[in-house]
Amino acid sequence: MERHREMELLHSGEYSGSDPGGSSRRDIIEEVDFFSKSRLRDEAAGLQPEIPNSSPPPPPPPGEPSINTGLNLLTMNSGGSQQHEVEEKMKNSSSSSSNINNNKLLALQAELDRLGDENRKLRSMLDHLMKNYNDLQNQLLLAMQQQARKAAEDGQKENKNDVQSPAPITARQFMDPGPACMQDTEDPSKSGEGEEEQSPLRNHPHEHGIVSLAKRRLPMDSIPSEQTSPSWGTSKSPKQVPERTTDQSSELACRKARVSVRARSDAPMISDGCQWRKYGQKMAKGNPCPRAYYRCTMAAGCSVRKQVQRCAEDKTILITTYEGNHNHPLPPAAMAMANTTTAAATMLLSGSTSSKDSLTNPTNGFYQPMPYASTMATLSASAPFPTITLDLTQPPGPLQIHRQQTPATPFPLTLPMYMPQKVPGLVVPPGLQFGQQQPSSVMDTVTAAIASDPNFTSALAAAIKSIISTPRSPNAATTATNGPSTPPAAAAALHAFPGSPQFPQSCTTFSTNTN
DNA sequence: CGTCTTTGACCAGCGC
DNA sequence: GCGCTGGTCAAAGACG
Repeated sequence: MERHREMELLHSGEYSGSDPGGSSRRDIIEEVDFFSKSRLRDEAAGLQPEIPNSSPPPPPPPGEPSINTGLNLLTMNSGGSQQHEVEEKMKNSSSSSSNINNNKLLALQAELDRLGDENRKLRSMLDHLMKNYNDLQNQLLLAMQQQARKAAEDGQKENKNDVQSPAPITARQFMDPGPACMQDTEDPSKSGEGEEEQSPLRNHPHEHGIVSLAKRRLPMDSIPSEQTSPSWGTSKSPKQVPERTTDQSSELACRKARVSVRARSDAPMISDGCQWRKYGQKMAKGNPCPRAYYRCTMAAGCSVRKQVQRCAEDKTILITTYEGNHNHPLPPAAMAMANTTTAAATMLLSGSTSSKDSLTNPTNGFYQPMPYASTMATLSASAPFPTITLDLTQPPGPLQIHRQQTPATPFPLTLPMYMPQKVPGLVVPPGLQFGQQQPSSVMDTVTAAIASDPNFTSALAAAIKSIISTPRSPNAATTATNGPSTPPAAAAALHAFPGSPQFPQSCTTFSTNTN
């Protein structure tokens, strides 16, 4: 597909090349308004070299870009003291300068004031949007809880045997990720097939593989997408189980998140430890290689499906896209890939809700905490199909966050990463270079890869800023989300960073937690 | 004979 | 409204 072609172009250009997508990293930073003050300060320092460097943050060395990609820079912008400091600096310097320089400084100061006011307005607007979003989310949550409680009471009256009434499960969709959603997803089929009533999953939620995280986006976008999304299982499901209502919507939400894994392999598909049955093959537009559709057959009614397609530009790259949730325990071989996709999906989606504790809170009965989740996920959490791409085709290096323009996946997130060789069930291409460390799991690998990368925070900040600052750009990736979906996306992106634009706090928290 | 794959048809969403 | 595209179904064939 075209997205894959773009991805390939991005990868081939090593992201810092001359291609429009690759060169956007620094440009994005420069065009963001939040940094304008520091830039102006640096410019002022350049005009007035006699100004003593008395400010706590040292200026960049000559020749260095004036952009501080470190996250401390953003913190400086969050307060008004810096502006005052700069103004005083300018005033002091202006007294000892010529009139020409004085005029320049005055102009700069005026511009600085204007930008400061603009930033304050934008910040207040963002805060307002965040507040509204939180309120709406809370209201929806409350409504769903009430509805679930009511339905649970009705269900107990009507059917006492049905201990797992769908109502509380539906409520749980909004409360915590993973098991509840998986149970929801399979409930319709269970009711239809009359089996797995005593599924061990309910007792062993940690054994789930690819977990449902998209449901956390349900309050935001599930309702409209329920009619518009061409997602798997939408068109045919009503025929199979016509009585699907809330469960169906939850399944849609669960399936929204897609985790794409790029790996070099000559095999028809990578061995991820699960059993798959091919149920279709199509020729996708823009790719001479057919796209194969697989369904998990390890358990009846398992909703996990995957698409396997070779990259159009590099036939050695196999692109496997996972979607859905396993409703059965996974073998260790499958757990490796499942954990990887889980981590990726968590990063992708967890930030779309304010209750990031639900991810890391052990009381939710879910998998291990993911400290980085709430900072990474929102980057690509955008309707209709948030997609995160785990790139296993590149050796470990500076972590890059790619935004590509594609209608299907407005904000795909590409994380070049490396896999430990001892990951069971994963076909490791011979040429793939691994890092020196050998974490105990793929999950740890992902975490370590992100945490150990010094450029991650800057890349993260750049990506967030690009998301925030480019909704009006016709060429931006947000083009696909123009309209109703853009505000939630922006809100989701900001939501992971309370008190935005104070991004560095969250990012710093991320870095420390993952170490 | 059962299971799996193949492949054409069907359906829904979306853009023009 | 129509055509394109993605996703799925199901009959037919292949295979062990």
